Amino acid sequence: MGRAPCCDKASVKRGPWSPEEDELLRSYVRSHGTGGNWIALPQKAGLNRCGKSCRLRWLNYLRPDIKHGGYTEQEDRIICSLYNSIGSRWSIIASKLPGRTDNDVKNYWNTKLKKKAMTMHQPPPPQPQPQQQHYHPHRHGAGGRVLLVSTPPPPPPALQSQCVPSMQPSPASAASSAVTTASGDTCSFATMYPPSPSHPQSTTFAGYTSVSAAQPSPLAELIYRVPPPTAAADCWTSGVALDDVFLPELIGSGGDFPNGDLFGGFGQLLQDRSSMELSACYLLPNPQSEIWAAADHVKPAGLCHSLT
DNA sequence: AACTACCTCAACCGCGTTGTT
DNA sequence: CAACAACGCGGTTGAGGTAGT
Repeated sequence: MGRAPCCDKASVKRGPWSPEEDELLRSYVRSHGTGGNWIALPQKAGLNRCGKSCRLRWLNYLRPDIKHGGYTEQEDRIICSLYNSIGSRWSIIASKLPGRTDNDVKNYWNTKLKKKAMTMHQPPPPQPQPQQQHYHPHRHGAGGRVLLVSTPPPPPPALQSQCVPSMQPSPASAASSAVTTASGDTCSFATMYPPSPSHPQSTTFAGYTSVSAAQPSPLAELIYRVPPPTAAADCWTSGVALDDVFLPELIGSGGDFPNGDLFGGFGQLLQDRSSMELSACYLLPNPQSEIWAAADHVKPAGLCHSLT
């Protein structure tokens, strides 16, 4: 038994909005505001529409500061950076793009940006990796959770990914990237990336946390296989770091993570996210400002301590 | 010109969260 | 504290537009 509908769908108009309806809604909101009650608004405004529909129309289309289309490369980078880090939190991503709505960003990602990223990433032919085991499932616990413990493969030189070339594998960091919790959970980073040229103060991590499947997700694969830095493929190496667009709000006014709980602020934000497969950390010079975009019930001691 | 396939994006749907009583 | 109402969000759908044949 589902929830009761918010309005009588049989008696309200649905589908595309007419210019007259737009004008009714626009003029009503301009003169009265939304009144904090979208359900009551259509009746007051003389609209035969569901309140949710009015809200959506206003927020996604009629609001005066809305921009449509014409995404800049900078906006692309922000979307990619944030998507890589927090996944499909479109409202959060859109909040970093003035004039953009979550619906617009979501559509843009789904129809254009994702394809752009994927087409620039052609999976390499499978090659034996005798020195490294890239995906090493560990099964533990009663639930049979599978963890992917990864070490970075040598980056395929021919690959390009528009979203991730700023992420450069660092073998030195990968060696110590795995951590194990007291309960046996394992969390490891696939790669650690040096600072981008435009953001020398920031370092980027990307990696995996526990997932419930034996194979990495396509996006994890995309992030995982990263081209080495080359001048030709450097179009995204100036990718916007999260500390520019995101971190201040995440860490809030306090900004300090307690010692030994480096990801407290971000973990709280993401704690309800149960199926995120891909994780990314953006590290600042001050280790206390590290953030960890991950979830899925992994609590490696120290690093991912406060995620769930 | 006609048809088909593909793409875009506005709108809908349902669920989780938050606020109110 | 429970029940309810409304909001907000993310996933999905489908109509309309465009490109290709």
